[in-house]
Amino acid sequence: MKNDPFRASFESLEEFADMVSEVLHCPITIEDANHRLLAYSTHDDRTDPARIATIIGRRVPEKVINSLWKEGVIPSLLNSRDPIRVKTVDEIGLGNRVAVSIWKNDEVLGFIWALEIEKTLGEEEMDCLKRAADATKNKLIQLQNRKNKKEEQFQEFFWQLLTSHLSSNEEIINKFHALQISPPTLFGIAVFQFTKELGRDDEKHIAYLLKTIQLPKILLHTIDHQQLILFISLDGTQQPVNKLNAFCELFVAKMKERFGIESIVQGYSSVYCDLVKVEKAYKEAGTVLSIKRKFPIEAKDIHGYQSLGIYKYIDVLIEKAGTDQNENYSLKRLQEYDKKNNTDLVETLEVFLNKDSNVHEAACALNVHTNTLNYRLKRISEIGEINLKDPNQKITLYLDLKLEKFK
Amino acid sequence: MKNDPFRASFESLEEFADMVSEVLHCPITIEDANHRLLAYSTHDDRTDPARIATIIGRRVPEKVINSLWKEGVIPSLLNSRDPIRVKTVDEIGLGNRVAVSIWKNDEVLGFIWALEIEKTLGEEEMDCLKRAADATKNKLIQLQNRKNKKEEQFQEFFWQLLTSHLSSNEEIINKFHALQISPPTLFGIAVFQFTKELGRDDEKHIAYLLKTIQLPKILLHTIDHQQLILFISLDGTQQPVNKLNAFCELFVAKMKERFGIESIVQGYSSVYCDLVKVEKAYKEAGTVLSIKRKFPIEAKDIHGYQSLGIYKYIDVLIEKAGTDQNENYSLKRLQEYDKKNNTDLVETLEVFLNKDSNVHEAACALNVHTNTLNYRLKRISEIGEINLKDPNQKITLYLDLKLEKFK
DNA sequence: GAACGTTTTGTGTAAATCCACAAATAGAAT
DNA sequence: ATTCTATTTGTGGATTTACACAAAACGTTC
Repeated sequence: MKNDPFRASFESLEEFADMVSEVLHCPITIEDANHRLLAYSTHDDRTDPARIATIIGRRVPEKVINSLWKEGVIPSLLNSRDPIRVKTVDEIGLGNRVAVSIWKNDEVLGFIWALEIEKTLGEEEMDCLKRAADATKNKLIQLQNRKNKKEEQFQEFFWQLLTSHLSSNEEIINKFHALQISPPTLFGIAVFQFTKELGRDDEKHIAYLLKTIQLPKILLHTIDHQQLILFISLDGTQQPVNKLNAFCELFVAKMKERFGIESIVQGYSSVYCDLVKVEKAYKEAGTVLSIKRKFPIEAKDIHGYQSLGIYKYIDVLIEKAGTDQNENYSLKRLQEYDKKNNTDLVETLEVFLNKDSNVHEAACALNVHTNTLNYRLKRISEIGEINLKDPNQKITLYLDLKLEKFK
Repeated sequence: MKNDPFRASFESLEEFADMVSEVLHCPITIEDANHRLLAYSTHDDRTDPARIATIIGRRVPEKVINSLWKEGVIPSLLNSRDPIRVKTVDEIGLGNRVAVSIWKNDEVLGFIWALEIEKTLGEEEMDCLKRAADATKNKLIQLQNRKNKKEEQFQEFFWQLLTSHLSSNEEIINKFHALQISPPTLFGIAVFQFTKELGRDDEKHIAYLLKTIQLPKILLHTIDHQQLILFISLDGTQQPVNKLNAFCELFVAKMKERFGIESIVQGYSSVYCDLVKVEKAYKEAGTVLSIKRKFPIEAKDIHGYQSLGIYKYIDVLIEKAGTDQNENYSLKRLQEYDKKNNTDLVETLEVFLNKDSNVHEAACALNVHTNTLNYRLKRISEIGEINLKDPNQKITLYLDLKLEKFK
């Protein structure tokens, strides 16, 4: 075995990257397990767009990560200690390169990338890269320790926010600065409910995903039994609520796609500026989850506290309806008619209302001709003595229909 | 003065009617103050459709009464003790005739009608008719006294119903029969709130109107301070609620038109079969009135408990919204935008929702082009992050808009 | 099986909606 | 005054609605 150039100690990861670059005659990039840039070689100025974007953004761009997952590159790196060759993917500006993962026992700490510009690495050089990966291990462990300590501080701070332990806005902002996070001017809290207690592996998966999804920015996150709680900055977003919603759906989709974790129930709060309202926001997300538990079908596609809509009021409505015990006359009449004549007027009405009074859509949903639906609606308004152009009446019917389901 | 044939005493009003008929050589009809048939001559079989209908129905048909009011005939009869000539009104089958009112002091007790078929009454015969009217006075006073006693029994029974003094359905039905009213299988309670304490004159006006409006049937009525309370039978009506509503509006319109009594606030209950529920119905009508007091503009056109719609729930909603103190994010954003840019997005949204999402109507109401409204709606959904096709979101906005008005 | 009422589907038309695009207007910032 | 942006209004065209009327299908009753 020839002399190993990486045995020598080195001051910084940058220095080490340059050294590897010189030995292999190609640009080198070192990332942590979450694809954040740790170091890159500078002596060689040949590069490709993906690498430039990585260096500029201090992280691998999300679309590049997505592509590498789809191509199976990252799964392979997570499974094998040997270098892997990645072929050019033009759409994302990724040139030919070789990658190797950095291991500590059974855990991947990071990756080394070597760009194959103008030359291709031979077997010996691949082996050399593998040894380089081994040599960075200790350095990465140190980094991780430092990060873990910081992570603990984050955790503590987040729980202080969630329990309103910090009462003044100023105090909170100072703490943010102390942790070197710029405090958001607009934020939301999201909670994801898993089907089982979250273990160390899940935590890593989650952390990985949160780090690689680049927008919106997850400033803080923590895990509480079966729940993942996120503190999300929405600064600079045009439509914060929509953004938040899109993120939550994306997160759930990726968890399933990448790690096969299913049945995650999601809920997120209103959007706030006032940092004192973190606890309120946290409770709102909890409310969403609890309503989803009660009304799994109806609230299936509702994730945000904003969009809870009438369900926000449903408990008091149920209570009120219970004490007054007044049935809706129109519904009663329709139900009687349905029973007597074997028709589906009540169901028709409900679908029609669910579809926002759109005859076309409702007819499709019911698998009937639009004229049929129109005929039924005419009958409904006759029998139930309903004016289907009066929003107040329609809303009442909508509410009473929903209420009836949960009696 | 020549000998007065009406001085002689007579057994019954029928006998008297025949006598007058023979003297004047024309058919005679005698009515009470509420246009109920008291007697009619039978010796002369010439007649007209209006008279036939009156005799068949034991009362003057409603449309004939309406016509006589419009023509000013009834007002004149109520003002003057002299006979009045009425010209043919073909549409309602009314031939030429002469009428005179029957007086006791300053009060009209009834009317005598003489049909002018093939002949016209001369001055002397007109005078004769006037004397005939005077001669019926005592007979009518007796009738009235008997009726007053019955009226008192009705009053007592009605209040027993209103206060749930009678607890079993059977007991109530027996009482109905005892008072010679056939118990309704479907009924409602209506309450009319006047602006002042109701005096004897008002009572008479009301009684008159109730007796002359023929459908639906007012089985019982009573007056309580500023309120008129009605027990209305809805038997045999296809659309009881709509019928009830139409009646209430008609009553208020007629009170204004005929007696100049304005600002009546109306409220009516749900429709019930169970006679034990009269008190509940009475309370419902009261609830409508109290909500109209709180929301005079919004609930202006709502009279029925059924159609209260969301206002039925508004108190608990206000309470809930108060304790939670969560503003609607979308509305907040829109309000901010309105303030900043001097626009009317919130108002636009409200009108749009009030008009049941009908672009055309809403645009008219706002006095803008439909395209303008469409543009605004697009902006509204962008700025408020609202999906205007989601009924749940729209309902929430509607509710929150209404709630905001009463904070 | 004939007669009946109710429901469903098809046809046609005037009106309304949705959309994109262009022009005119108004207000604010520079 | 000019530029810029947001708003309002106009035009046109494909789609959808509302409504009326006719024909077909279905279930019930006799």
